[in-house]
Amino acid sequence: MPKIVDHDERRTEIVRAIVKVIAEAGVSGATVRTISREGGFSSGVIAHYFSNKDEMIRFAFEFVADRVFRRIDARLKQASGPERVRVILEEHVPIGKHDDETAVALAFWEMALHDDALRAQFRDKYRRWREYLRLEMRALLPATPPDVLDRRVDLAVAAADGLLITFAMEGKRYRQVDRRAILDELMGLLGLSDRAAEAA
Amino acid sequence: MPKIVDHDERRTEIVRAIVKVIAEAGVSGATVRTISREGGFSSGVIAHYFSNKDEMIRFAFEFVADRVFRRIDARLKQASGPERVRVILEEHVPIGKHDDETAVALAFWEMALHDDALRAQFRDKYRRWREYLRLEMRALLPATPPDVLDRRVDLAVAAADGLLITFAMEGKRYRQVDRRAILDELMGLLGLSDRAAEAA
DNA sequence: ATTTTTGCAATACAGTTGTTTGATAAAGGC
DNA sequence: GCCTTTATCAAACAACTGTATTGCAAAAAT
Repeated sequence: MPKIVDHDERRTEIVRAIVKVIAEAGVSGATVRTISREGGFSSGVIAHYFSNKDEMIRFAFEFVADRVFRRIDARLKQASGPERVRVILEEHVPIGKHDDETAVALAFWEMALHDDALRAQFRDKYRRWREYLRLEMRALLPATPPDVLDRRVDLAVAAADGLLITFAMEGKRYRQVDRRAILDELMGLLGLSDRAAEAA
Repeated sequence: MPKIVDHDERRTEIVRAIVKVIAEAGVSGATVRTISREGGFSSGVIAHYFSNKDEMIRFAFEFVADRVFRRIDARLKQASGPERVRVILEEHVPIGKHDDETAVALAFWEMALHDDALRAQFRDKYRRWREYLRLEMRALLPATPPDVLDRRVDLAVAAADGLLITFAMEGKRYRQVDRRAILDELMGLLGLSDRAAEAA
């Protein structure tokens, strides 16, 4: 398919291969060759659409992170009350769907810790995530002091990240119902359960 | 220093170099050469004390994880009440000390997700961690049903792991007092603060 | 004092890495 | 229909990887 090729489309196609490889073999197994083999194209294609591997990795992380927000935005349109917080958390923590993204998240964290550009990406995404959560939690907890609310937002984010790790490592031990129960417990402790919201 | 050499001692010396390199350059920057240069010895030493790099990495993770428990055990000897839970959480989350271990934790998670032996290590350590927490939390929350307590233990572990990530990525934004305040809030929500314990 | 043993350095080795280059072919524009 | 553009492949490149090998010197053992 030479000439007319949608570059963005092709890039996301490559990203799909990257995600799959990282999910299966980790970041150390994600080489130019394994990725291109997974995608069914030669290694030259990657060189054609990305200036180098770092840019490719950055694009992949950006894409996956944005995809999470796109899912959240879509589901938020028809959600209300505490359910809105649950949507924000559920789309980050793997409960049934998008398991392959957890491997990407772990790789993202490890690499971002040692790469300024990736860390900037991390901060951008997490700032947005916190804004989502603070907005919804403020609506459910109108009487909570701002600083306390901020800490609870931080804890919600931390708990979600931590549960992602737990479920990734001990997937067999935590079935879907268990995962939801833990998320329920979290929301209850944060004062975001239906009953808690009514009481407040 | 040929002949009489304490092998365990020498191995931990190598581990120190590994931790330093991982903390500074990440797992991708931790090669046999960078590690041996950091440690001030030749690459032959590594081959002499470990059968291969995988075993070396495994030993390093094991060592660091055990070091955390050793710190916890030491501090638990002179701690009582909710403070005991705080000790268990504080020695995992970086608050001032042992910052270099956070990079090791992130590397551990990413690698363990794709390596059976490392994942077994992870499960061992986390099982022990959960036992510590469950014991202390049971004492503070005697009336809590077992399944609820289990979920709260899971959430405590998850929150600690997540906060580790938060503080690693946004170290500048979270000062020591902020980190302690968030940990306080967590313990409060879990019903483990001094007041909550008295009320229960 | 001589002989082992062993900790360590240095180097060699084969395989893999990200990247570059040259060739090929397909689809525009004119 | 010709010419330019470009998407793709295949191969080659130098650099780096983990590991194996060789040599040597220092300390026990006898």
